[in-house]
Amino acid sequence: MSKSKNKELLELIEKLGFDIEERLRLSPLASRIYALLILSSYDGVTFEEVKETIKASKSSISVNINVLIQLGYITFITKPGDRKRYFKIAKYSSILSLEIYLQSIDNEMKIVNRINKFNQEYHPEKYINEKSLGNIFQNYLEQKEQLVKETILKMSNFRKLDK
Amino acid sequence: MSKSKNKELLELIEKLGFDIEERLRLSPLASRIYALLILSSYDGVTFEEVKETIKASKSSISVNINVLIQLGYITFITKPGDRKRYFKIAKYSSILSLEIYLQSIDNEMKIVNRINKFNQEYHPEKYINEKSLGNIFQNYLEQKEQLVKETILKMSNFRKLDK
DNA sequence: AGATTAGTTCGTTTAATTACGAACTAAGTG
DNA sequence: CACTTAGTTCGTAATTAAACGAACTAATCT
Repeated sequence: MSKSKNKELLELIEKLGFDIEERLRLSPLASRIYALLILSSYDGVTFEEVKETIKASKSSISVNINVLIQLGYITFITKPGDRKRYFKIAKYSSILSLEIYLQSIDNEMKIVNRINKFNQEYHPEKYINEKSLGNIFQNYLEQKEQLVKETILKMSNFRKLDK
Repeated sequence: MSKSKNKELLELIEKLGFDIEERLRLSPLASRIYALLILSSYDGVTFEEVKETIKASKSSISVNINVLIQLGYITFITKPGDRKRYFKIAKYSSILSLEIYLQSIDNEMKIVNRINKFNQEYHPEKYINEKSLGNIFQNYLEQKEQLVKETILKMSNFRKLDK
């Protein structure tokens, strides 16, 4: 691996890893591993290569790779006559992330509804004053939900073609 | 405060608090305080009331209220001849949250661009295969950015009228 | 001025995550 | 059948975040 590629790779793993940590609530190590696989080829990356690049202990790598597999973010392939596993991002990983996001939007919509009901009942003055603002926000959530649903659909359709 | 109101309030503080914790990355206590103020009247809530409702120590309440003030999520009013402060959500708190969210979308777009450049250069096969999927995602981010920007604008316009 | 109220500051404790290392298993190799 | 390879398991250590309590300040009240 060229020196400049490696430097760029490590820097991107930090940046992207942190982002994944925040967005998907994975441990720092799991996030870095996931980031590495996003930045790696289709051929997959071996356990040893992950360990070398991320510079963490065998046990931590093992645990975190298995978490990522369990959650469906990554998979691995094996090659005949080769005991190693070659890790790579799961085919549907981007759809998976969006589906999780969709759930969180639905959850937020439910909570916002309960807040509105509560304030309507117990703080009617506030509720009236905030009504328009609340409507704007509710509208925003609905449009966002719609956008995410459409994107999931588009991605699923694309995946079907790709075989 | 009626028994059923209080029960509902406490339950909503838990639910909403957890949501705020995740979305705004505030400490559990700060999130609960913020949740309480979202569910309280315009008149504001005293330090003591916060303490009673949230059931945490004076010092923790103090620290976390000040964090929320610093970040701009809450403010307080004072009443003549009354040393107490009455805490309430800041007028622009919902816009503020959206602005922070907008920044995180912009950040994600930058990272996605760098990932694409990296994979294009070092894993061309993967890049070509993922291109359409990448376009769908990039499109999604752009639309989401647009939606958030519009919502901020709508809210700001509404706020101007309200005086 | 002494006492009370409202809130702050700071050093410590608690609790939870995260990662580690050493010992282990299971499969393949010479 | 001993040996290496690939990865796992489990008890432990390190780090970090979060909350606490006691002592303090600054304003007001009597």
